[in-house]
Amino acid sequence: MAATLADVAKLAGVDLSTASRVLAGSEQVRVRPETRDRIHVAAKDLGYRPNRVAQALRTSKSSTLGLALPQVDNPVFTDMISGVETAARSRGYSILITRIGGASAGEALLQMAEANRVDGVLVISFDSDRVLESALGGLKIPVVMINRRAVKGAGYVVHDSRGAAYKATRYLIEAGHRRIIHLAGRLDGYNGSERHAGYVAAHQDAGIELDPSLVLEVGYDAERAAQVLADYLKSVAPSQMPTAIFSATLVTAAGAIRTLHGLGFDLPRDFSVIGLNDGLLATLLFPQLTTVALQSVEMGRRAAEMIIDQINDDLAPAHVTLSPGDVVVRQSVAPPRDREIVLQSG
Amino acid sequence: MAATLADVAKLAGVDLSTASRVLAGSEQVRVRPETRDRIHVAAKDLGYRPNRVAQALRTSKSSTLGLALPQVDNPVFTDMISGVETAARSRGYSILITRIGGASAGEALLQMAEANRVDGVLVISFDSDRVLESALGGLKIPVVMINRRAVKGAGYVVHDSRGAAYKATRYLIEAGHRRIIHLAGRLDGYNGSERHAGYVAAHQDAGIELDPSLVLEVGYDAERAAQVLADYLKSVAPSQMPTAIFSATLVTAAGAIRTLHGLGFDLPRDFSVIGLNDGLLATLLFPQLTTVALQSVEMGRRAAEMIIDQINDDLAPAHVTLSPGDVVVRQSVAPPRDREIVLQSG
DNA sequence: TTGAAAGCGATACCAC
DNA sequence: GTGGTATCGCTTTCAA
Repeated sequence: MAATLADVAKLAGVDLSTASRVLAGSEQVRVRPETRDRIHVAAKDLGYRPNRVAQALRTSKSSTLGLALPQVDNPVFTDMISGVETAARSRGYSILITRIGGASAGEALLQMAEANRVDGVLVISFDSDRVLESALGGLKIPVVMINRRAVKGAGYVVHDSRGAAYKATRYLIEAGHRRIIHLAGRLDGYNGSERHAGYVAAHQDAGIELDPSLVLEVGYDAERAAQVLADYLKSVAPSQMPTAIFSATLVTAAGAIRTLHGLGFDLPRDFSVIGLNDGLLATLLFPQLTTVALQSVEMGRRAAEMIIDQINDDLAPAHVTLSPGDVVVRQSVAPPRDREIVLQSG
Repeated sequence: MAATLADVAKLAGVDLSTASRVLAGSEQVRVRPETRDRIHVAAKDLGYRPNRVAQALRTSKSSTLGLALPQVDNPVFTDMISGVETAARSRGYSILITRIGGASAGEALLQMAEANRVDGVLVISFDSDRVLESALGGLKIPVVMINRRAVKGAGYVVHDSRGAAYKATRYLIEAGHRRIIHLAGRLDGYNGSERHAGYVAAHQDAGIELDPSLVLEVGYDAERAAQVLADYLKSVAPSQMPTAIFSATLVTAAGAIRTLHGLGFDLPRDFSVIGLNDGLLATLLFPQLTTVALQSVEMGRRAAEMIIDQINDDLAPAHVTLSPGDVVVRQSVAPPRDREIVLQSG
């Protein structure tokens, strides 16, 4: 049905191989100008489009990137996906997407990677994941991790999570808060542990003693964060009641705000909340969320470019750390209500 | 590097064609059991995986679906994507994703479809889109539209938008509201016009006179909805102040709530809001949003299955309308504040 | 500067 | 039941 290279060659009165050179090759190939023209005209007339499948078979290059991620309904992930999509397309690559849920992660990856369908694999995930690690270890094509440190040899792009967390925490401290809950991700992963470290460092630099019981490991899920926070607040003694929350992610901050409303707190008068990562969601919360912006779209872009460089130019895998943006000031942070406590500690 | 069919055949001591039959074919192919075993063992030993690219070239079937959509950061779209992914995977299909932004929509689609890369194209979009229509018209592979009516001949899966809108509007009316704003999508598209029709029908059935100035066409974007609503509320005469909003989508409802907070309204006491489509976001808003649930994940599933049926079994394109779910009652709807008005009209 | 021909890795038709 | 072989559409080396 569709015109093939042979059709073009025939119409142009040249050999198939000549047509291939002209159409695929750069402007550099030495061909008589009139021949070149005839071929281009023929191609245009027939509406010729190279069969990418045949090209891929012949060259072992599919110009396709695999994108593996655990879920597509997290606003931070969608930012990264946008970045990947943009960069990939501008360099002529397509994206084959696959969800890597728990146990089936390995098989899904192998399906993509071992069957010559993709030239490289980008992996977005929260923190560590053993299943994934072993599956990735066996691949013979480039792998770049997005938002987490890499398994041996793979490239990665991460946020300066510690720096971002430091900024966020310090912002609360400067607003006068002294008892600050940290809704942490997974403390055994890169982001979770680094963000916790930033939270700790900000306290230390301010000379504030840390209360380990203020760190709640809630993962990366709004529901779970909401639940764990609710349990904590119901159990804490009134005299020990914190005045602020630093949430490691956007969705857990959203979950926290929901819980605070549910318990009758008036925000931000009774409780201040700051999150990490900016986005539309932050403006839809009430009060609108003050956050430290992170370069999530850029993260996707950089990862895609890195892997394409590895594929095409055989560059070594790189390790990029993106610096945090500024604090985006909205309405979720206010000075603590009880001024006396503030003055005592400060 | 990777084992090919030829390797397997050699190891098993059979011809390549025999190995192909056994490995690819069903259990039905007539082969001596011991031969079959030898081949399977050899394949396992070598870690053989069929080269999907070669298969695609030979059979003109890539077992890949194209998924084209305007944006990936809308929670409703991500639900649909999830459904598509699940159904596709369970039937052995992969997903090539591409963003169709405005003018480049056509070329992106052709890239995917005309180069034999995908066996069919699923298109998610809000409402009509001329660029898209013409591009789709020329494709020689099946097309299924998700969330909107189809161009000629293509299948589609849509919500019963009118029924859903009717439910939502009636819920507000039953709560006592008489002046209800409708934040509409695009009134020239399927969803926009049908939802508007449901809003109108609910009023008529309740014997309430319609005020056309209450219909605000805001599209599908939170920012725009927030802005248009703000402009409207600032301009409306106090005596004409509506008491409730029926928003055609989840994100525009979220934008509306933000605006209402910004103008100092106390929700839901001063203003009730109901949306269409349920999801995590609805629970993160304050007050938590009352909505009519729509089957968005199911929509993706059905569309994927439909197109796979078209591809494999040559079934005719179907047209599916998904019925709305129930009203998910949360906290964003209350009786109107001014009882006198209610009693006058009711 | 252009043509001929060998594959890439699989499928499927046709013999035996 | 099993083997031989043409073929999918393209790239690329080697000759001419």
